[in-house]
Amino acid sequence: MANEHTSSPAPGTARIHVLLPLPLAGAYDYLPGETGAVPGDFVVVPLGRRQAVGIVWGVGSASPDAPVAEAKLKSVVEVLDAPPMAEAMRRFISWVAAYTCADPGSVLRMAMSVPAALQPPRPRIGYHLAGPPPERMTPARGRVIDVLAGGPALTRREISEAAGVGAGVVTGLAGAGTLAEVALPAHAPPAEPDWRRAGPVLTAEQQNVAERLEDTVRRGGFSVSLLDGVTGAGKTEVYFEAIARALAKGGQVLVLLPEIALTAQWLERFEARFGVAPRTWHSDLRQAERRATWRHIAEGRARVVVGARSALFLPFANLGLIIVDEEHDGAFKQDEGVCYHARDMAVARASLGEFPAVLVSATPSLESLVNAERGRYHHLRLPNRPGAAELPEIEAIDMRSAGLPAGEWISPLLRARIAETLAAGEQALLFLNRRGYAPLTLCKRCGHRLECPNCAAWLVEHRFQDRLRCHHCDFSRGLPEICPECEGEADFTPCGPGVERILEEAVALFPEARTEVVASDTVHGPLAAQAMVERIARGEIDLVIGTQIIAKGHNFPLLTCVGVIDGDLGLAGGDLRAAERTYQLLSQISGRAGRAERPGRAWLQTYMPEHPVMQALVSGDRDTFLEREGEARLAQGMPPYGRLSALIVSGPEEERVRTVAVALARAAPGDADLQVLGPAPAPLALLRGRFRYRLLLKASRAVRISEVTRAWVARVTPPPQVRVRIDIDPYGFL
DNA sequence: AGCACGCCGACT
DNA sequence: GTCGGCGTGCTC
Repeated sequence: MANEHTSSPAPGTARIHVLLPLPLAGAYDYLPGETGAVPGDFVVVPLGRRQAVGIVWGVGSASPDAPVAEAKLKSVVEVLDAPPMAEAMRRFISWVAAYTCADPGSVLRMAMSVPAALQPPRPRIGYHLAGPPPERMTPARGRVIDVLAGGPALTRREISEAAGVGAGVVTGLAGAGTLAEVALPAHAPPAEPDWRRAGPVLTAEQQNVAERLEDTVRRGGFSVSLLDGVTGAGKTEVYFEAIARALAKGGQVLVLLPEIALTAQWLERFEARFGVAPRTWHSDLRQAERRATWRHIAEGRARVVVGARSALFLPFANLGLIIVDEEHDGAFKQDEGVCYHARDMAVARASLGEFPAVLVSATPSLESLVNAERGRYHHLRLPNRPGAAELPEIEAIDMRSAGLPAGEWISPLLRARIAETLAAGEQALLFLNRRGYAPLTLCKRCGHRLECPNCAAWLVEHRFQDRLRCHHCDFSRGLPEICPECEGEADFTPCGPGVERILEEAVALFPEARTEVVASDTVHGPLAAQAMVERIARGEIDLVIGTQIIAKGHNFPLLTCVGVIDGDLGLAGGDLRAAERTYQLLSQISGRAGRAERPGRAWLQTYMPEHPVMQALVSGDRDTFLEREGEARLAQGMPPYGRLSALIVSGPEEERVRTVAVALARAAPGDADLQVLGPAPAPLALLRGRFRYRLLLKASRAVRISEVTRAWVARVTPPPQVRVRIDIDPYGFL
């Protein structure tokens, strides 16, 4: 082991500090030894009795005021053969850690999520035909031989996929001498998007906005633009011009999307514009792909990356532009582990890297609009759809007078509109943001509600799978034979609708229509999602019943009627952004209607048609609605005019958790411009077997909320098993 | 995150 | 008498 001599350092070598992807308070000091390691290098260092990979974070001690004793220092084992992490990226990681009150190592871990990418690449092994057919011939073996006949050598996976056989068949044929192994060349570097290709013809309005975006890229330096344009205004094509400009300058581009799963149409548009597909980054990537992409990004060879929020922590060598599409979307907020909002962190990343960021939405967040109003962001508007396409007309259906019997959810009015749509050979979409058959199942004898044993949540019946599932942990069970409460024989009744139940009702109403549910649990993976989107676009489905997964960025030319089953769903509960989010979601889902030449209509079933959200949707007067929403926030000192941080105290014993929460409340900072709310049981008072209490700190914008919150939490030492999590700028109520 | 150390229950 | 459960603490 290299350990022997590296742990006895040569005297006089200046120390460096290395950040490890571990939840430690800071970087550790090491001696560079003979390695010549410099800041940014990926290095292997001894740590206890093992070794770990980290990044040289700087020269000198990590804590110059109280440096760790010279005698404790160990030496760097080796510098890995990987591109060093760019300085802007290192500064970003430190900044995110400070802002989110997370350990820097935990943030670094997000940037080092692919350890295999730092190892030398494994040789790729291919197989080609090299001998006579095997003595024992089988149909599977025959298909493998057909696949390879006359073609180039392929990997085992490629062969097994193409031939529809298991990998073992390939190995077997190699053992029989029919196939032989050959070394394949390493993956070719990704093809470069061609920014010189002519873009689509833009309208004057689009052209004007595109030029302003291109200008910010051409000038360089930090700036934020808010691209605020109605659904179908061509925002994507416009920001593609900014991407082209950034590519021309030689930089890399990151496009963040809230859900990567259903973006096949986005990828097609990109390919149509730039000739090749961009690199994608999301949770469904295969290990080898993940590794290659990470490496190409670090080497600066992947020029455009489109990904979910985690892509923000990829180690770009030379990032020159970030686009955050659907910037208002709540999916950009991560509230587990390191809590961060990818949109806000993207702006910070652009600032540290001194390049432009572009935030894109048809329904921008109040945060971004206020920043635009204050002149911090360029506000670029696309208020019109080009050509003949009209924005859908939205009408409210007053459910108080719909007279629906219990157990039915589609009003006669909506039913008639769907019938007309289907009769005209067009498509309809019924939207309900609730998976499963029914959100609540109760015992008819005793009224007992079937609940998750680990969470304070009802079990949701999923009739397609014949199971009850918890939507907050991975618990699931079959329908019980006897009631767990009264022990009477099973007599359960579903309460309330989910998409599966709406499907049942729709099939009864429109038996001729081809009807399908599109939800995250009925569409498995990006490929299935793409196939589903294509089937809808081709008109192979007449009536789509979907959750919010269907709301994002798709163009369904035949879809002319959108029905919202329960427009009020998101408004329940005391969430700060309930109205804003409901507006955004319903506006987005309504925008699915009528994107081609056919005019679209959206129908909102609601029990409160007078609610400002419904009024705003029906009148199309977004600005007045947001103005009022802003006034209310201002009056309460809430974001974006004030600042929030949340503490979530959790542990397996409720009493201990409560005690810590109370202690935190007592230790709360007492400044005049701060206000502590709580503690109160969190909205999900029990999650995955842990009891949860919540405290909220409200402060004026001038307060350095991260520092104040960190100091506050440090005043209380929780007993074992109790954890205090900090969420700066909390969003939902988790 | 690992990987030790350490202090209490069921086995050879 | 030991093997092993995972609680607690440390890693430059």
